[in-house]
Amino acid sequence: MAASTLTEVARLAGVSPATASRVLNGSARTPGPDIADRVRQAAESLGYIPNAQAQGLAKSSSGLIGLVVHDIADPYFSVIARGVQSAARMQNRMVLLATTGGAPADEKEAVAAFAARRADSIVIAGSRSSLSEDSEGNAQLAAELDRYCRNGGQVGVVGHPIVGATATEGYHVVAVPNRELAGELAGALAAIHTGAFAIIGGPAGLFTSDDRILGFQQGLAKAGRPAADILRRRFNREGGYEAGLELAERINAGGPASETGTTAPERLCIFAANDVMAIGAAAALRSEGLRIPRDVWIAGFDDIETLRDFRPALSTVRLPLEEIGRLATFSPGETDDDGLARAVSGHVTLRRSTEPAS
Amino acid sequence: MAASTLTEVARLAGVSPATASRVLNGSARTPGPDIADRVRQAAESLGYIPNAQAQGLAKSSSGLIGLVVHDIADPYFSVIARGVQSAARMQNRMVLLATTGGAPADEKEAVAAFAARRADSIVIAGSRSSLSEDSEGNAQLAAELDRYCRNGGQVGVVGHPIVGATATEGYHVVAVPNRELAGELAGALAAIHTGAFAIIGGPAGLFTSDDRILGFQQGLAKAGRPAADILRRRFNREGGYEAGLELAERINAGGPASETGTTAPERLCIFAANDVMAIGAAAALRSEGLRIPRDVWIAGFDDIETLRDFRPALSTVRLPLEEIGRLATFSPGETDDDGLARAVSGHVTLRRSTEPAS
DNA sequence: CTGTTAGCGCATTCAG
DNA sequence: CTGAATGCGCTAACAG
Repeated sequence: MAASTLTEVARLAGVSPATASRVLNGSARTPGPDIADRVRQAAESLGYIPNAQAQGLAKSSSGLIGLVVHDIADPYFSVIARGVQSAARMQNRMVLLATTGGAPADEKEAVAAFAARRADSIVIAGSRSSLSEDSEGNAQLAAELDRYCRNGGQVGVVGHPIVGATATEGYHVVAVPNRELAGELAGALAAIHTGAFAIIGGPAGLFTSDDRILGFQQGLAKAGRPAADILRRRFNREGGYEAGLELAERINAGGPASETGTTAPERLCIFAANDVMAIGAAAALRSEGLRIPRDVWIAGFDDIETLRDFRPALSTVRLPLEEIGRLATFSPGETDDDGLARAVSGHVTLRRSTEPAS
Repeated sequence: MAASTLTEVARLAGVSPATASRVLNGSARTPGPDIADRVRQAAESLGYIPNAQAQGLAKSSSGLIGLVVHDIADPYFSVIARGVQSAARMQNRMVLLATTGGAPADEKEAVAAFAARRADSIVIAGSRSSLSEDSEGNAQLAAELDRYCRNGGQVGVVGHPIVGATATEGYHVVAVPNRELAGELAGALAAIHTGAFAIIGGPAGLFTSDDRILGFQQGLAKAGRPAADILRRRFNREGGYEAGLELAERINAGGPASETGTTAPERLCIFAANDVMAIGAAAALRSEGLRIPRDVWIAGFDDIETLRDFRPALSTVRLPLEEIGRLATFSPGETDDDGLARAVSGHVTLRRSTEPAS
């Protein structure tokens, strides 16, 4: 008892399949008003649902948008996904989801799967890495994307270009000024903090993390401050927690370094390369008896909305994540140059976690 | 320059399309090892990617799983989505995402779209409502699902059956014992709290919310306590915030009700029907100068992982959300009776936000 | 074991 | 304005 087909509808309405097709789907203009009604009624009574696969085959276009994320349950990605979803809805298309955990090899798989399904555009939200162990995967990913674009696909990458991607047509990057914003944040903090800084980030080679770390260091340098120590852990809550434990130990041992000699230990200001790590670090610091902002400061990046009620409120950089998702969603016909390349900006947001008072 | 086809591969390898199909896709056994290699090389050199639409058309099955949620950025849904995604991966299929905001009419649309794409199973994660304004939408949704199941589709519904769904074959419900667990939570709280209770929940008619509220009241009754006041707002952070403001006002005005006469106001214990509302309420309470747990207690439901580092740690009921997502993902062949109907359980988790000490 | 034939359901040329 | 034919790319019965 399979779903009914266009042909059945046509037969019931006493017309040809072609005519039925014309009235039921967006052809130039619906044929004879009398006939049209008969067809529509037939469709209704049979509970006809067009077979999108067949339509896609015939038109070679699927109405699908592929979305690649590391982890859909990570609030960073889930908010971007909401943006993509909303863009998809406006274009009435549907989104296909793939999660990869960040491995380029898996991302290549995902892109291939999207290509197989003839998705007419792909959004890649996960940040790329330049680790040597990933270079082969990156190359394959780039090749796959290249081919996809050459076959007419649209690709929107969030944040950082794919390493080695050469496609021009249909390949777009939504630039996120991670470095600049991290620099601004560093400047803002340096203006109200006299002590040392430390940085918590993801593994070396993760672009998003590296950009933010670099930007922060540059901001520090511009403010005449020495470079901060960097702790690299996994780019998630657990990584933040581990780094937090380590820093707590250092602090409790009496200051960030012994270089300060016998001076009273200064309060440390920690910059975590994303909010989720910051929250993890904060949990670790507290578990070691340190209080924020009294004993230690901490700032994050992203301004994840789910975390806004966190206490003390987290200083961070607000990023328009949902907008980013929307902007990365290109529709088939688009030619990038609707103005300049699509870029977004963010906003340094200082809150309680880095507050001078007490 | 469209992607190359099976026919082209076959021609390049000097074989028939059928043979090429056999070696490249999972037929019984790959033909002659010599031939097989030639085909594989041809495919490789052409960068052949099978057209899933065509495959689907021919096999009438798509390898697609449809997932319906209210909002993919809500942590409750995004964790369920992760579970669905992981199940999909194991069965190597892909997930199609639809967000509906909870409107039954939109959910019906989503199901129809999935049916059009010939998704071989659908997971509906959003909670259903019995509001009269939704009854027509519910009926349509039920009808749509019915038809989908009759055509061989598998449906997994999280939490509460679809109102009016009659399909038996292929229609499954992953039961979540909301009422029982809320009752347990009430009991656990009643054992350590002597004051009044209040409940914050979603709009009347939202099953998940209603079940939890009812369960909590029953638990209270069983413990010999009077029924709690109920505040109904939107089932999200904002709704929680509004309710929190209202309760703060009552508390600051001197006790939950004037019935207590001139007795010193007792500390109120608030139960929010989900964690996200609880967090919103907590923010509101604090903004009105109340401290948790000193001045007021609060408990939630779900144990959202992103919120675990919230302070004070939130008492709640842990639900295995990712597992729920996995369990709701039925593959085409399945017959529900792999043991009993799939059910999950949760775990009352008391934390700092309802701690007696001080 | 391989090649040939015939659809899967639909959109879209072409005639009428 | 409508109907008849053709093909989208692939798989699955058949034949050879």
